[in-house]
Amino acid sequence: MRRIAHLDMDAFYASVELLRYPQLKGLPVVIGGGRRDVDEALRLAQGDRPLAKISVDEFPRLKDYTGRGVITTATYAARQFGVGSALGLMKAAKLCPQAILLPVDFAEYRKYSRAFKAIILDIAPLMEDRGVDEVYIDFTEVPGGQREGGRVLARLMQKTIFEQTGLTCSVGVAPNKLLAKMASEFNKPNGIAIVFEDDLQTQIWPLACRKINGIGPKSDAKLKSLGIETIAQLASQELQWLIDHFGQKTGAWLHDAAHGRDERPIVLESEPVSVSRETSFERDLHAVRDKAELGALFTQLCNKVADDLQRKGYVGKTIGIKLRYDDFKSVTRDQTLDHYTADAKTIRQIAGLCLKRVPLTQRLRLLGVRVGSLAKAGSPPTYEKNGALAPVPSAQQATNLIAKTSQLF
DNA sequence: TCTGGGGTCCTAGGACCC
DNA sequence: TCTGGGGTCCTAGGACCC
Repeated sequence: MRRIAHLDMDAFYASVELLRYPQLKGLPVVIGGGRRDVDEALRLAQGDRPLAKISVDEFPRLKDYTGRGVITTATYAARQFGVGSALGLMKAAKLCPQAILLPVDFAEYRKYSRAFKAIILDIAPLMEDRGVDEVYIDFTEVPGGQREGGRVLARLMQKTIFEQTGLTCSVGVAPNKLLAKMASEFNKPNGIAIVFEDDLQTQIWPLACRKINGIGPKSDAKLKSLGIETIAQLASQELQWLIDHFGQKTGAWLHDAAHGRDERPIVLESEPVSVSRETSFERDLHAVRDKAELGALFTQLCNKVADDLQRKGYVGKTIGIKLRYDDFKSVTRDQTLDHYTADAKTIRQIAGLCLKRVPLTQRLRLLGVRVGSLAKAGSPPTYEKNGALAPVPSAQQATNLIAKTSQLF
């Protein structure tokens, strides 16, 4: 019997921060995105003391900051006040002004991410990475993976992860990814939920459609407008009716999902499709009045993307930009080259051309640069029908190759 | 005082080729 | 000369997820 687990770390970033600052345990803490001022305030508060010596009163508080930013994660104590992921910091400050505000530290979270995944791989080899704090695991063939529907193995993973990292997680085990993902939410935090095919009507159907991974705010609103709130109501609709309202593909998927059907395999490895960098400005910028500032930021973004590509060993040939106006409307432009690149200057030049194709009278709040259509750097050069050499492995290798080819003539 | 940053996948129209 | 269908690539936008 196929048994798939979904394992989800509990309040991951916040929990990692609590390991560093145990004095904050039980207090409302929020982690806010990319704010230098918060970073700086915390560094000042710390000085050279051991982290555990900082008194609770010295930490930055939500109420002391104004400006942009959203909450990335909040501790369970903070969630009691109604603050959580994606909420604007200013709105959160109204709900819970005394909450402690910490800056995000991705490097630290990645360390713990690698650690818990290594522990899982040690126990079960078939794992799909779904980001820093989530994985799917195939229990089917793992020794003991079928015992109590997967509960025994899930408990072993929870226990080992907690012993070795101090972090808790929640696990759902079910016949497929769709149901496992829903199940992992049933007993959060530090919970386990086991779902069998026969539990569909009792455990899944009463849930709101929004609980299905893949039904977001838009689809949910559309379903509601059609009078469908629960998964049971969704399941009672005819396939053809769903196709008529949502299209062939989505309609069929909704029908399957409502009946708990999902054949997607566990994906062990995948190649990246694109690499991008973007930034929201501290204040809205104007293309003409703030030209110098904008230009410098633009170049920085291109440099970062080029650096990311080179570090990860990829080249790409579709270069694009994204910008967001002060009214939050976004536009994108991109251009595909006849060769692959990871060169900052090339990216900057093409991205610059993209920028010229977009209206720039309105103020901007965000600028981004993206490189897509990726290939592994150094993969064997292949000739495409237009005769261009692609992928070009690297600037240096390309130069060598051209030199070698010219000698032939 | 609204709304981060990094991704994936899908759709849809047009160009172009066979 | 007209009709046409399929396939792929490019581009823009949007939904969704972590």
